[in-house]
Amino acid sequence: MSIQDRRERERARREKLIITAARELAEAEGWEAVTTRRLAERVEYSQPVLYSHFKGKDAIMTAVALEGFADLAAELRAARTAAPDATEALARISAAYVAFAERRPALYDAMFSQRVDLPFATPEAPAALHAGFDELAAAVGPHADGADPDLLTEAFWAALHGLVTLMRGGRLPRGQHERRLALLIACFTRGPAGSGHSL
Amino acid sequence: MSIQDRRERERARREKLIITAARELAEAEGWEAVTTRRLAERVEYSQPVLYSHFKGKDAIMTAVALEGFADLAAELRAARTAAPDATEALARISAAYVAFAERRPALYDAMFSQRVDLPFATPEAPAALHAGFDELAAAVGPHADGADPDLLTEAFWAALHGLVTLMRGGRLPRGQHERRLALLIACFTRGPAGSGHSL
DNA sequence: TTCTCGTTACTAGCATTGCTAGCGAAACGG
DNA sequence: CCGTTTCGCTAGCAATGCTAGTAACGAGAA
Repeated sequence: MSIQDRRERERARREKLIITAARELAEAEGWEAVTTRRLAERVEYSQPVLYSHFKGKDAIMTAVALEGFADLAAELRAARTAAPDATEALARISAAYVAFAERRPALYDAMFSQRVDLPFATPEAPAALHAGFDELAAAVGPHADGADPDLLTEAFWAALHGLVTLMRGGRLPRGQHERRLALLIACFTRGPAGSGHSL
Repeated sequence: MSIQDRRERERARREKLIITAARELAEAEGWEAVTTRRLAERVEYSQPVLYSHFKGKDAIMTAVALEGFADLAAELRAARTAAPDATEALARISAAYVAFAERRPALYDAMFSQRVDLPFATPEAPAALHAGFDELAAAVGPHADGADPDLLTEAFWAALHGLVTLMRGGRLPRGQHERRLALLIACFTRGPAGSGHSL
């Protein structure tokens, strides 16, 4: 069985190579530059090899997105756990989220702006997805103040996502970003139901 | 000059026809089904005619998006002006925004999820864009409570946008949408700086 | 009326895309 | 050492956005 094992190992290695190459190419020149031919050339295999690993180009992007969710979760965790208190935690995790999206726009696109068939809001969702959500939830939860923490996390996540995508598309002026983000956080840090904390 | 006039009129009419056909085709089958060939067939002209009106496919999508912004502004206005008070106005305009995006996903994509070269956050932005923003601002402003109203409007718009796009992409469970939206509004209706209104 | 000329829309084609069929070689099992 | 099976490649398909070159139409002059 050792031969089969080696083959599977090599195969897995090659699959990883494809995913990495796709991500790097996308981050360097955008997804529209990621064609199956260029990708194949980059991994030094022929085009059809890609299709023995992935069903199609979309599947490759999905795989890249999955890696991205893991990265994002890790960065969010680092930002959150480095904060001294709950208020600072929300501020830092928000900044980390925005920074991730700004620093790796192509990756963020694969994760969020792509019609990708991953189970998201279900228990079957990949672990990296849950990890990312849990990080946000851990930062948002302390400010829930009676409201449903998960629901509030979803709303906050959506707000961050909207901020990032609109800014990236030029729909929001970049200059005011810091103030806008602070304002958004201020809206959430007092909880949705009245007895507010102070700023 | 009347002949030239007629020609220009016919030309404008045809341009409108192209835009409408593109929108309808996109709304019926999605943008990936909108190819220049199918579009040309639909307007009963040959392919190159499209390029005598628009620089390329992207320009056609931009034109569709512009129409969309006008539509959205109108619907937002209707929702806002029908509300009895400021709190209700924000609730209704939010619902209208979400409803628009849900009812016309392809149009919404052209407006927001496309790399389109329109000036957005500048005075040169098309009137329809300003109109839409102004509607939101008129609904959000009364709840600013000391904060910069434009900035708060931008943040709220971003939140709505994030909610809509994440839900559409399956990233947020659809079942909780109403509660999530209400929660988001609750976060904004007390203004970002303390002396909160009641729910 | 007839000729000329500019406009206009079409036919045909290019390069590139994602994807697949079919072959040839290499490697494994006996 | 041979038969079989796996595997990756060459070549090609249909469809894409876009463009070059051409034929036809209509307006104005002779």
